[in-house]
Amino acid sequence: MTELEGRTEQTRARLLDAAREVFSQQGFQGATVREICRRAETNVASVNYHFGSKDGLLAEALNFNRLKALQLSNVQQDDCPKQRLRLFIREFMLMLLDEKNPSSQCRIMARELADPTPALDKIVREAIAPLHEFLGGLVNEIVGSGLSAAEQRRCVYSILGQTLFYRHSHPVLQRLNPRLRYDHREIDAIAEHIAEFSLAGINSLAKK
Amino acid sequence: MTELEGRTEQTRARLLDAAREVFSQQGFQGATVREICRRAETNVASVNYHFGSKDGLLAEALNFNRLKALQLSNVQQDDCPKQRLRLFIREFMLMLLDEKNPSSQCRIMARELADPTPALDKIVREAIAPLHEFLGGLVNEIVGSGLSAAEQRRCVYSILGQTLFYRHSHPVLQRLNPRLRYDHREIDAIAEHIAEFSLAGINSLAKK
Amino acid sequence: MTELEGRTEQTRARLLDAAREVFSQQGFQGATVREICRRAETNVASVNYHFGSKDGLLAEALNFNRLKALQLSNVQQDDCPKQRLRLFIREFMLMLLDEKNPSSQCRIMARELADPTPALDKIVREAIAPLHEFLGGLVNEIVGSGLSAAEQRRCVYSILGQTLFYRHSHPVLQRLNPRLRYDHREIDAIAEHIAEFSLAGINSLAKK
Amino acid sequence: MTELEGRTEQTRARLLDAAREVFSQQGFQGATVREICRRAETNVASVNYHFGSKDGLLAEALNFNRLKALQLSNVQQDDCPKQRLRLFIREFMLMLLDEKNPSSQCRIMARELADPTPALDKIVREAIAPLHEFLGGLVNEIVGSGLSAAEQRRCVYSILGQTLFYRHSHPVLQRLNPRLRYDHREIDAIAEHIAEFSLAGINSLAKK
DNA sequence: AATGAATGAGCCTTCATTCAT
DNA sequence: GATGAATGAAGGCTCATTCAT
Repeated sequence: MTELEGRTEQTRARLLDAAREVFSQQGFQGATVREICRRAETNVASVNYHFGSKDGLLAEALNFNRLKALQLSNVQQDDCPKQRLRLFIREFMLMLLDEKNPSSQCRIMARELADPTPALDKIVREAIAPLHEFLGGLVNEIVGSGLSAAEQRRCVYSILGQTLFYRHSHPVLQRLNPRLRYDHREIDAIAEHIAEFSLAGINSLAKK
Repeated sequence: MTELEGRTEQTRARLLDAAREVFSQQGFQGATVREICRRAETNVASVNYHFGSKDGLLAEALNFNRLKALQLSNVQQDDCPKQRLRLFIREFMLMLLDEKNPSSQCRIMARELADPTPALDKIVREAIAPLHEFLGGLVNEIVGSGLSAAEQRRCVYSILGQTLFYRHSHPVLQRLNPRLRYDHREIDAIAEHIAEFSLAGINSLAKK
Repeated sequence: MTELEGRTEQTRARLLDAAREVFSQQGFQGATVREICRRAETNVASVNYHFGSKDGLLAEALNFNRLKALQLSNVQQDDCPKQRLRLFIREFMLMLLDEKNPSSQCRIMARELADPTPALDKIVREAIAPLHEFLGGLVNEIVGSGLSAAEQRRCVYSILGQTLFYRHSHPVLQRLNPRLRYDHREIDAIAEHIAEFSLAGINSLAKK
Repeated sequence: MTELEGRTEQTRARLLDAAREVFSQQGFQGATVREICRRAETNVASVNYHFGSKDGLLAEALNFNRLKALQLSNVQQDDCPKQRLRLFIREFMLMLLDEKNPSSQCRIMARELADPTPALDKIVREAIAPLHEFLGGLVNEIVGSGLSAAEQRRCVYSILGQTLFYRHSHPVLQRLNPRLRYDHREIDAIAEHIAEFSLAGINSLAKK
């Protein structure tokens, strides 16, 4: 029993891993069920067997636990909001860029933004909206009530835009600078930059 | 003869227009040759006849004149570099977001970043690399020599990231805020925000 | 043991019931093993386990007891052959049309005629040939020896053709006359018509 | 031009012929696009190219011209209604049974009755309903106003049931009587039988 | 003995491309 | 030079069947 379940679980897991890999590399349209199954070392019918359809596979491949955990642990931190923003940006960049990191949901998410599928509604509802709210709260903590709702929202967009740029534009940046590697040192430096840049931007707007 | 050439030219032009439209809406993979030809009111074989392949059509559909003109006119401006950055960001956002604007190259570009095709090399070489250089120069003018090459580059990324976010994440922002419309007032407000935010960020990093 | 055997028997029986239901509704090709197993509340493998294949299930699902009983009881009747023909047609129409009637073998049979499967040989041998013989005998009883073998056979065909028409053409008749319902009154009227019509036909041919 | 059109027309015609053949043999579900294309000696994509889909092919494969012509010419006949019924039945049986006759629409139709597809509505509307009306009229001419609407309808059913039986039950009859061949003599004999049988039946019911 | 998991052949359809004029 | 017709590779998906327990 447990062994059977174990085998199924393994196949499902291999499919999900392969799917995350292929979806994040090729996008939803570009990915083929056959390629995913090839990488998962299973047959073409297994996607439909386990997930009903390619759409269903995408929906399950998305799993925002790590993103949620990141926000939760950040809220529980004792540090001042500025420091928490720094920490958040660093962790978020690690999720986006660390190539050794198997959780590629954020990369799929990033792909989805450019190519909406039926799964986008779920992504927005379950992951992106809470993320925006979380960052909005953090910005508010930093500036008090010095910003209009629209300005606060735009500050969130500025922060996210900076972070996502490194993922979206990765193919471009690689071509502009072939030696580019996202090791931990580089990621730290990027996160540090974005945090400084953003805190200055937020404060500047709050003073006005 | 000239009439025939004229007809050929017209067909090419109609195909390029249709291709820009469809590519920017559906992405390269999502676009079909049939749909492009339907909109161009020509036969399905004409894409291959005129451009060799779908890839070839994409390569020719990209045309960076407006982007180049924008940079050129900006350089010729008398204003101070900060003011020129403000102007540039505003014009760039208009290119990215204005739906009345028929020049959709930037939108294709934005799509391409997330979905590299053989055309990406050309895009990077002819459009993105010069753009990065232009912005790097502008940042340098603003801060003097107070930034390392890496920091200067990251400032450029921060500016571009903020601007591109509104395009990449449009499907998401629409869902988060269904009433969102990119009219000229909204675009101006966004551009103003990004400029303020970025100048504060740049200055803050330069002082360190 | 007996309990296990009982469970096996129950599963077989549930499968056969479900198979008759689905085969008669969807035809052999249209029916899926999964749907049959779903209705029988068992696993998808059980059809092959118990019956070897989908074909095997069909072969076993066919059960002509009721048809045989009908003929047997008819022969044992005291009535005159004309009356027995009337009775037979009425009972046969009930088998074919009565929707409350769970014995759907005749409906499967009717489907099979248009779509021969490996099971058809069995159907012909065990059910149809005896039925034709039975009706041939009845016709002979009615007309004495006034008909050639070929004519007698064609009379049987005329009778069966009229009865089967209501089943075969049901989808058509429903469209031509949407209010059509095969309740007992309607079935009686149909049977009465076919009997009258056929007796007149038989007699007319016998006189010639 | 004409030659191109000719080639297209030839391919379409070959596809339609093959489709009629396969549909009438295997039914709509059982028929595969691949088999149809194989017989038409064209590629698998051509069905969708020429007819949009398998459904579209079926819709076009059905062509009731011959059936309509049959009714029209019958109406224009000078003979008495009884004689016209005889003629009609004979012509109709030729359509149904003559194996040298390439117009197998009626055979597809017969298949459809047992296995309704989206095309059945069209079939009923364009072919079957007019046929029933035509026969209803003929019955009325024969009996005057001596039959209720329901009885008249049932007489039509009795006639059609007898004729269609030879088609529907062909696989069965072949097994019961392996030497059976539908040559013109046999078809004539069958038609003669059905006509006699039916006229007797109609008259008998009218007298009551 | 019985079952859930897994399979691969085959389905219809779509597509960029090539062919034949 | 330009086009409608035709193509075959590949797409997602369904299905009866077999595997492994």
